[in-house]
Amino acid sequence: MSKQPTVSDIARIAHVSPSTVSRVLTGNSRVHPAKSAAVLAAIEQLNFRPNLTARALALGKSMVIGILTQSMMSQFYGELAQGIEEGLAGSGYQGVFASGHWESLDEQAALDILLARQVDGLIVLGGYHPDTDLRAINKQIPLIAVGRHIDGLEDQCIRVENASGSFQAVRHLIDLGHRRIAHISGIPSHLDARERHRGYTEALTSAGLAVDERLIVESNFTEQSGLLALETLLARGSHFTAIFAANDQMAYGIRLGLYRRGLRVPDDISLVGFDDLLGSVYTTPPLTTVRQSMHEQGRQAARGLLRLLANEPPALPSITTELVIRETTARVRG
Amino acid sequence: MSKQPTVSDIARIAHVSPSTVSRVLTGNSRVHPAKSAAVLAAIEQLNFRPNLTARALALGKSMVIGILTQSMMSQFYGELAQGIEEGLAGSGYQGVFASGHWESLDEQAALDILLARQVDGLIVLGGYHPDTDLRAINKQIPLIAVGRHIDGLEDQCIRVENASGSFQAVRHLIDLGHRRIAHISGIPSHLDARERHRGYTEALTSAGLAVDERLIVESNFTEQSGLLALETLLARGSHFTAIFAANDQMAYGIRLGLYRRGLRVPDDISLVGFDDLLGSVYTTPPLTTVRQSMHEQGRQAARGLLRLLANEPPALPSITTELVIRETTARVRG
DNA sequence: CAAATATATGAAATCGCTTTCAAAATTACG
DNA sequence: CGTAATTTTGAAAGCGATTTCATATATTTG
Repeated sequence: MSKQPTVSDIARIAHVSPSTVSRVLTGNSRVHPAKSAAVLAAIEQLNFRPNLTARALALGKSMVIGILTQSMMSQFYGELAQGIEEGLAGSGYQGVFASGHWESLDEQAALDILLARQVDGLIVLGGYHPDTDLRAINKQIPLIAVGRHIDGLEDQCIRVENASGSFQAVRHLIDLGHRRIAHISGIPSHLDARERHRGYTEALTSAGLAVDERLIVESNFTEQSGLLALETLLARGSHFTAIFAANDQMAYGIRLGLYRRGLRVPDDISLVGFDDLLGSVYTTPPLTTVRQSMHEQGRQAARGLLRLLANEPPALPSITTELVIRETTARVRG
Repeated sequence: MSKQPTVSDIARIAHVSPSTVSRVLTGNSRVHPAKSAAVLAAIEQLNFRPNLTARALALGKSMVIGILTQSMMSQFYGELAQGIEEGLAGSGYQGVFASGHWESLDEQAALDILLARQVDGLIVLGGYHPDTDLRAINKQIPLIAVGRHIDGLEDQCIRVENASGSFQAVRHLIDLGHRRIAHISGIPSHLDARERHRGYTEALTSAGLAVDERLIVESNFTEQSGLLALETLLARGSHFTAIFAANDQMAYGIRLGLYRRGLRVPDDISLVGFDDLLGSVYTTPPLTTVRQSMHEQGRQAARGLLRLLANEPPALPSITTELVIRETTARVRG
């Protein structure tokens, strides 16, 4: 349990001043090669590692960027996190996660901790935190939002082409001859959910099909809720041959519900999801879905934040969506 | 972009010294109610948040515990992370993740960053980092390992009853009349993989069944590898009626492979996994598997570390495993 | 009510690193 | 070879908290 060596320790060993040690550490200033070598040797010898906490205090920059997430558990956030990490790699910035668990209080607490730790930037993943607060925070430190919209900061929010994605998905079903297409939608307070819903109705109407409210069930993005929504749908007794779910997780739940009822996919019912989570390749059968790369969103969010930190415009690209046709959709039975 | 207020600022406003402000902040010392109130008012007024970086430096404690993980992406690590977070909740400690991506270099870099940030404790999730290093680190800061073994620090490693879990799984298959049971094993350098393999052979031999090496395929814990392993197995041409996979992810891959071949689960082939990931409830059909709660492991790791930090023995419980019978296993066809 | 004990407060040092500022050593140049 | 222009270096002052130590009140007590 011997104390960690400090700059002074290595300064003493290398017969230089702490200032010089710091100079070789940061490389901000020229220092005589001989002394530099001595310092490096001492660092090696004592296995010295500069205390980043102290450096952060001195510099007024922590070199950490805070990531306010809701859950570490879902695949969805996992892919996002991975993307952020990748986007940050090599920048010298480190990401620190704090979760809000979809609870206002926890979210506030998580945000407080992040701010108290003097993060240099913030990435907000979804959540309910009020726009006003986020705008205020943005005055202090740069901020990027993923999976949510913030009034007045639209160019700092990653935009996903949700509507066009679901339009394509539904269009695909229509092309396969489906006419009675159900939609299990997401939480309506969620912008993504509303946009996907819009894409669904637009695809129908543009094909001259009526939108039947009895084929639409509002749900909450979880597998469990997808299964429940299917039950609701079936209980209504309206006929349908395909289901478009607002995300993959709900599609998984729906898939299970159909299996339970003995309804075959895609023979009896076609199913389309949204997100293209990693697991969707391995469902039985593999899920047709709309890809919106979470990984890419994370990466772009990180890059955008890095630009903001360098006083450049965030220049966030719009995330495109793409229909990935796998095996849960088929031509409607004659 | 106005500067953040500091203790001095609120000291000035409250007409007290910085020392007093600090005292009300930490609550370590009595301070006159009136002044305390004034300080609190000033804090409120300026929306002051103490700088945790500065506090960490002064105290020599960062109140953060580092988590060295391999990937943020897989369900497996997600559940673990969630458990750790839960175990840490309310302790005042915050978890910071750094990923090694299953690459020695990255892992070393991640560890360096964590240590440089002066983490007060460390949780190591799997990985390849040499035991010697970890033992050295343990001299400086307390450490707990999950999903790996460290020679000489066995009571700081979470133990899972792998062998007994796979024994139960295979026993279950035997009870259903299966005699030709294949095993897709994990990376043999992985202790868990070896133990699960052992449980498999023990179950067979204890039932008087021979272990046929041609029914065993070594794989690497990913979905992809599971699918490949199944191909290998089928190519060998040995007959089998059930498969025991060393983890759920491989079971997913195997499930897909069977689907592709037109082999029905569980009618033609029974399938058992290991882990009981969240998603295993929603596979088609729901997967019979051995539960080893990752969430619980994370929680216990965090708790153990907290005890270590309080100079108590870690007292890590052994994680029990439990067979969860769902719908991928059935009596062998007569 | 004076003396003694307890309580509340501020000044100053400290944590480990960076950086400004000015002095010292080196190099350039007429 | 002397002086000016450069490059290196160290001393010292922060960064924003906490804490020790000593002083200034407040409370007891005989």
